[in-house]
Amino acid sequence: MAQPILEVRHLRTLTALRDTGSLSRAGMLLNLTQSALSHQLKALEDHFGLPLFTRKSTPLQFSPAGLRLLQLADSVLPQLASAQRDINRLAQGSSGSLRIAVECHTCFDWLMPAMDQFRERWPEVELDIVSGFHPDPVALLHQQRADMAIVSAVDEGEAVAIHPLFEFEIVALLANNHRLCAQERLQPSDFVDETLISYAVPDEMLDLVRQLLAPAGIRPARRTTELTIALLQLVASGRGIAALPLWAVHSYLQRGYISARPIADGLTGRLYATTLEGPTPRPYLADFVDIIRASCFVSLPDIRLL
Amino acid sequence: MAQPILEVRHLRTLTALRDTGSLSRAGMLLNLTQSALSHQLKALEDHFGLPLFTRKSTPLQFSPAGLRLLQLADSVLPQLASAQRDINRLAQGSSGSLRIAVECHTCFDWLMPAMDQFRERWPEVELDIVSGFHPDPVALLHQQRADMAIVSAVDEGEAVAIHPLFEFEIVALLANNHRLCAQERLQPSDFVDETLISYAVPDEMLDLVRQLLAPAGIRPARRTTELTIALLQLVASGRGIAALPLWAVHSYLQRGYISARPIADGLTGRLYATTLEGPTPRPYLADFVDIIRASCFVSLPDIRLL
DNA sequence: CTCCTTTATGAATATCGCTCATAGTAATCG
DNA sequence: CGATTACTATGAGCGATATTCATAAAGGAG
Repeated sequence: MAQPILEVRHLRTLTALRDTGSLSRAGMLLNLTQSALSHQLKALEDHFGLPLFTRKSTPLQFSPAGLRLLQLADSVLPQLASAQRDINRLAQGSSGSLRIAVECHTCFDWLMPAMDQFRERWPEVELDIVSGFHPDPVALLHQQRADMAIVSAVDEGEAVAIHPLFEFEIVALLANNHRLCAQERLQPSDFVDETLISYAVPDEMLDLVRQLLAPAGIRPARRTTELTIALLQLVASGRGIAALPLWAVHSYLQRGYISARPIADGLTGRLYATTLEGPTPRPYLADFVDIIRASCFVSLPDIRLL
Repeated sequence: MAQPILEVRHLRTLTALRDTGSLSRAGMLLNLTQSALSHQLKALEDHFGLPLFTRKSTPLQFSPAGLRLLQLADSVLPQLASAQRDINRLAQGSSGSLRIAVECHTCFDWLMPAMDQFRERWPEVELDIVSGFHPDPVALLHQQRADMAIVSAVDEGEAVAIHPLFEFEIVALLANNHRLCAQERLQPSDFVDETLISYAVPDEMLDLVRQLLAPAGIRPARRTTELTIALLQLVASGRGIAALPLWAVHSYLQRGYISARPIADGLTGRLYATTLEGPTPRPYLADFVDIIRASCFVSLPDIRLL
């Protein structure tokens, strides 16, 4: 009643605004432009005749009215989601399974929190990580051994649905006293006489090799390990160079444990979730993609949603 | 999350559907066409892949999924309304007053329940009925002695905002053994030798006189009283004819206390709420109009919303 | 069976939310 | 202090889609 201006979309915008701290970042989270949100909020403020938050200063400050609406959103949005899931359950009577195949080792950092959120929302869905190492996670989809594969590159023509997640910068990691630290950035040729420290995966699954070194015909020595912390220790002790996503090593860099340099004019890694495109598009799969995107965007520094 | 198909509008539709028992009546309540609701619900059902209610049979039956959504609506819509009102209060810091001037005596029947609902929602607004008899309630608006006037006709050119409420049939009321009961319907000429029993208001405020008798130059004897029940007693004891809204005497007719006949080819009364069109359109005024329309539509038989 | 009320459906319309392009505004830095 | 960068505001135009209109179909009541 009393003029039905308020819509679900407004509530979503407000929570995104709180989570991200700015209109433009909130827009990325919602897959909308900054302009859309600006218009949207202006309409609300015009309608109520008072400001919902103050734009100047990051993170922005909510006004009492804004806080009241946030409180509403925090109460309403979960109820809405919960009702939607109940209906979906009624519809396809079912539980189901979400077995996740991962190609990139660092992914566990963000996958765990996302899985926790998912478990809360879809308790009846059997949730698992397909264990062991798999050179081709997408193959697991077709073999019905996984329901979702997280990959960093997708072949055209694979008969799967692709859900882009996010992209990020991959940086070279050096010991603080490494001679290459003198350079502002590293070029492919700098890797010639170095040892490349990485996870135990085939060459072509490393973005650095696939995107830069292989095209340049450079094949540095490789040394592998399974744990991120072990990998960083090798780097710190001068055994070689590693290349990892910036977000994966952000905390180590801040503490000065090792040093980072951009590679070429910026090496960009991307991540995608892939699923079989079945006749019954199980709603919890799409939901999990949303959860990943949202939770990564707020917790991983410097990533850009795709 | 999980496809944001569900909107506030859908929840409103569902509650209206429950309150009215049919798509077409729900449409009237929401100021939408039956077609709109049909499309809207079909979209929902298509999306979820299951029916929300069964159309055959009145009143319609909700499915489990429909009931789940109704439960959601019952939880969410009040929260939404409450938040809106909180914001409005923050905006105009204020309480305010709603003094209602009434021209038509029968209006008290539905005004009281509507006022009760209003009091619950806007506890800080001072709510009153302007007491005493007022030949021109609209004048009270301009004199700042009332905030809303309920009238059955509005002069063009009055500088007030007009909020149409509903329309209804006015019927002639006769003693069960009255000679005119023999007729299927009453014509203006039938009133010539009769006594017209009514509330103590000027001729021109009675729809019967204004719309039919005065144009025909007929001025029957008048007898007045203040209470509806007293008026009906006079009719039942053969002292004359009355003309009242069908909804006002519905229960008496069902019990056979008196008889009713249509007048001419249907005498239609209409009711409007009028307010001053101020620079600050106080939101609780519009809300009260909504409350009136909704509560009357579900509680008064045979009325049509305007 | 017929009348009357209700619902369904497809096409046309109108609304309105979003994007695009661009300007304005702070804060940061050499 | 001008330059740069990041964020927000704004108006025009587009596109999606909710709604209406016109009409058919389907029950229920008498």
